[in-house]
Amino acid sequence: MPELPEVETSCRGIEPFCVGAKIKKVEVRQNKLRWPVATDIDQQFKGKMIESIERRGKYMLLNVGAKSLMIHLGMSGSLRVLQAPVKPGKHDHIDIVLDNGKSIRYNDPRRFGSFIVNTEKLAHPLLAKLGVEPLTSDFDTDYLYQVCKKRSVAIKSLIMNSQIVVGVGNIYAQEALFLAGINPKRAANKVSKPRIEKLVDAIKEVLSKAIEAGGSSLKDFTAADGKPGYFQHAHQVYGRGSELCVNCDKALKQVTIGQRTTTYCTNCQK
DNA sequence: AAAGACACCTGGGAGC
DNA sequence: TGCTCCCAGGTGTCTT
Repeated sequence: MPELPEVETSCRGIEPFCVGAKIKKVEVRQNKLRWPVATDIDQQFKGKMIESIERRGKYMLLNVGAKSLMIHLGMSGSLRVLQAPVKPGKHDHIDIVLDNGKSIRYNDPRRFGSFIVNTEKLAHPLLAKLGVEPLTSDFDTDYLYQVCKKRSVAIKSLIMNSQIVVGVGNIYAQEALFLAGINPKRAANKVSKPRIEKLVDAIKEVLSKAIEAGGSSLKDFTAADGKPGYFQHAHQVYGRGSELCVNCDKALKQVTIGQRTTTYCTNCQK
């Protein structure tokens, strides 16, 4: 499940192979993604050089002149680098064929991802409303505390709100709250400033550690078989609903917050 | 304005 | 074995 670390890892994984290369064609086998892929996407990008790759939230931007190819991996999407043509498998929906003989292949079983022709770069409507990047200095205690003061939603929902801070999905939200010792159901405006500081630190720590670990799997982007080996995090709470807390040995509790399964420790998280 | 519900889609596991 | 049911996940959009 791609969250910010996986998207960042994907950017770094494909970058050495495609920046500076020209796009020979964009081959679309399945255009029904989150939004239909533009029918003229090939014409729009054919013959253009990929100048750079950047990430904004969980969106990847392959910059090509005045526009960019904006990719979102949704919940099940992945990119890999093909060193030479390989017969597409079941959910290999799109290939970006490059003039250096390599291809970037997009696979997405659940088709919640997107391939969008973006002519506005960072001003694109899907990007314009996004909140701060969690790994920059813009995301600090004062920023988050000011936002939380005005909100009564569960703190977990708040940190997963991409209009406030991008890139924190269901997995890392749970891990960060566990690390910070905060009950995910607690109203945002009932979390003290010192504890917000802990949470900011925890989010940065959880995300950067995952990116660091993801770096070690970059070689997988060109593995002959399979997809990028996304960081298999040793999760402390996520997906451990029926297990015991790694800190205190008490049973973890599983609840639903904002229609998302959430696991936490009632003893360690207040 | 904020919060909550819902939609999109498929594979995998549970239960019958 | 094979069917049905339910769930996971991100996020834009609609409803309250």
